Amino acid sequence: MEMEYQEAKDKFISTWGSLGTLWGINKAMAQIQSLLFISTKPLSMEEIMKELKISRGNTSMNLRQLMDWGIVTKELIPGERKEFFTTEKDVQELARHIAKERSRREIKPVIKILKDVSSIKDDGTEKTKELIKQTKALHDLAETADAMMNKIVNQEQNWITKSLLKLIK
Amino acid sequence: MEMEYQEAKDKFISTWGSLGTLWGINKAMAQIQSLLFISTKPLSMEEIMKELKISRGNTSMNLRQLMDWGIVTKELIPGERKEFFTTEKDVQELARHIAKERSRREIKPVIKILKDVSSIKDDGTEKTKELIKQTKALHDLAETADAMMNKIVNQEQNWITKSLLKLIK
DNA sequence: CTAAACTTTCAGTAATTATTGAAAGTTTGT
DNA sequence: ACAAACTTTCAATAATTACTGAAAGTTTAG
Repeated sequence: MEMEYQEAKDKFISTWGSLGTLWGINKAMAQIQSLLFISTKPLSMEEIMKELKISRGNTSMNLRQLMDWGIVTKELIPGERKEFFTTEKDVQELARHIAKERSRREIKPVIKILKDVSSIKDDGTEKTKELIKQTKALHDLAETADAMMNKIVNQEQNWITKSLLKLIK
Repeated sequence: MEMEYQEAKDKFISTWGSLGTLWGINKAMAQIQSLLFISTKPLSMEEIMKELKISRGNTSMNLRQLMDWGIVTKELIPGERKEFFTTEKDVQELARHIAKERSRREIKPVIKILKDVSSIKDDGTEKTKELIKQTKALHDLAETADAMMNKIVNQEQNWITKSLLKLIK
């Protein structure tokens, strides 16, 4: 398949946008990030609005969320009154931020609840035993998965990823 | 904190249910799965509906989806006319199914598109070069992450998980 | 074959989530 | 201090997604 620049760009933005759900963010947020990710220079709110055909308010709110996630930053360009925005351009670094935030916002709280639930008093009934057993298993799995993800993604270089891959291939 | 069985059960089901989005399924689906996961016996549609206070139609549709995902199965109980349902009880096995399905349904198609986009003809312009470079980086990252996830989760025992954890600690 | 017991489908509706746009707020230059 | 240039907020609205329930479909027993 051969695509023109514009077609490829649109495809990338819409695909990455719809994938947003996979890493827990909404469409507009993901699309703004995509746009910045392939831009050769920082973009202003005006440019983002126009490019993605979304409102000023929407752009403002989603940019803020992206900054909260730590993957977009304000860039002040000397002589310009407007604010400009860039995203983390290094995929490894991007993955690190996303994994860290998801862990903090979603996974850790669930692990906490699993721990609480699996720690209820065993009253000897079969159903209580089952609840404890199953939530404990889930707790251990979630904790292991979370720890692995963070460790893997936190290496400065990706040497460990490469060596791990070899190990398990 | 000390909870009663019923409180702990409700908390588990609602927490796990709201976490559904994290692994790409909806609330009712996740709640049905949770209920089965801590049940000591197969449950009928009637029992699921009553327990979760959801309609017959909703229950039917979500059970089907869970079966499509391969994590819930029909259990025919001799002498009973009704159908009964159980979920995979082993967390390792559960994680395997979920990872496999997510990879197949969501990650693989995105990798394919990233590949297409990063393979457009380089017309020499800066913006085209940037699009190619960044989507290629994303493609490689996605492919590596997908491969790792599948490898890790596909081990019959979790010996490898344990040894990997040691390695990267 | 018929009826009872059960499951599935799907059009309508409800609930949730995202988006707009205009008013309010802020910052900067003169 | 004022006004221009810009950003943020948020109530109203739109779009999306999930849920209901009754009708249609299926299976089983007699």
